[in-house]
Amino acid sequence: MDDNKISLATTRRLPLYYRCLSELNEKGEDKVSSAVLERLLKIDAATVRRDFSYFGQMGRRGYGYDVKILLELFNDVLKQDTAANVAIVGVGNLGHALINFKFHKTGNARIKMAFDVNPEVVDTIQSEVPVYDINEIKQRVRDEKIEVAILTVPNSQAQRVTDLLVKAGIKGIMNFTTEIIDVPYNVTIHDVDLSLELQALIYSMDQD
Amino acid sequence: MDDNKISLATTRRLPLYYRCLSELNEKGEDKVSSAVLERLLKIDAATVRRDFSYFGQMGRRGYGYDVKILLELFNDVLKQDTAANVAIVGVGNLGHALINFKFHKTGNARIKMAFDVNPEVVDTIQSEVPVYDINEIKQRVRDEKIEVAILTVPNSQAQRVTDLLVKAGIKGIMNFTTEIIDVPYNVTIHDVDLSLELQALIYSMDQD
DNA sequence: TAGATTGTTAATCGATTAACAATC
DNA sequence: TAGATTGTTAATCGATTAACAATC
Repeated sequence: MDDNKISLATTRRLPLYYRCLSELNEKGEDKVSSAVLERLLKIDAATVRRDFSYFGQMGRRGYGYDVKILLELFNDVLKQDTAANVAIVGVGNLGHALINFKFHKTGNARIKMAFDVNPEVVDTIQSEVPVYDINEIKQRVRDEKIEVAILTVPNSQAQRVTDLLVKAGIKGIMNFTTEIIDVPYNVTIHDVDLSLELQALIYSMDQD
Repeated sequence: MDDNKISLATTRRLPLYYRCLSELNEKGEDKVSSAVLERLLKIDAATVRRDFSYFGQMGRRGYGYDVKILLELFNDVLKQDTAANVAIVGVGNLGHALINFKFHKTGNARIKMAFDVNPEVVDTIQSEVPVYDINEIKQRVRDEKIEVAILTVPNSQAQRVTDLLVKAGIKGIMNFTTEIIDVPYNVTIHDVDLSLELQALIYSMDQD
């Protein structure tokens, strides 16, 4: 039971729980019920209880859950390992915006550096993040133990740059291009296709 | 059968098919099989066939699908209505990046205007997109028939600005904040939580 | 004790995919 | 005709949720 695989859907909700519990804790709330979390997070109370129960019996019947205990749990689960080191590859509009994005606020990620080909940004520091020439990927990634890359290069460069990243030892790529990129089995790709998301929204609006 | 509701998962794949078929068409390909699409898009061939079959019998047994016919179909399905008019609300780093994002390239969306409170950007034009004061939302949204808003304001402003948008008659909101915002039943929310996506990637990397 | 809420089972829903008859 | 590939059924998988006994 303890070793039961936690479902993908559940793991995606963990940061939401963590965020919400942090806020409750700051407001001085000691306890919270699955019914309240349903209202706050728009996640069915049964789903909340089921999710929590993956980690053991975290609550008390007739009372609810202790905010601090849950917070500690999720803190452990989510930050288990030291924060992941992340590099942004491609400092265009989107890349630049993501450099400024406060990923560390919720997550266990830290933007350590960025790469680009444009001599105007190479060897500058953007919002405390150093920008290096893309030729230095291999060396820098190894030296600073970067594990994750955020790929915000033009589509046409996506696969080529990905190959460089893989060779440098990157283990996960958040792909903002719309290319479908190939990687070895031991590298994880997570596609974030903003056009697709907008399209999906518009489509579901028309659906009524 | 014709009126069979198309599943959410399928509708989210439609833009991917459309994109891929466009590329095949440009390369001069006349036909394509579900097996080839599986390879190109990493979507199971059976899923591809099932998806296409929602629109009738689009293929020819023993041959495959005619690229041009499919392209026409998806063009119709996806752009059925005239392109949706979109406003970006909050011209910070991310908002600015999204102004420059080529949403029209795949989709049927057009960024028509942006809103902000900062006097430094209000009444300027950013990459051909006019930026207005947030007080003008109601009037501008109505006059220009804006239906969709991309919300890139600070978290603390998310609900307040959403209320303004709803009052102005917006029907869909792509929410880049991490707030869980409330809207009436007839307004569609689509959350895009970049921290969450990165977190999910890191989590799934550790999973081996 | 009475009331409240968990933890968990079982039903249900939605999506994927294997398999294969139909047929170009 | 023989070979290829669709269209569709049925099996399977994964996730949600209703329901309720357990119990604080």
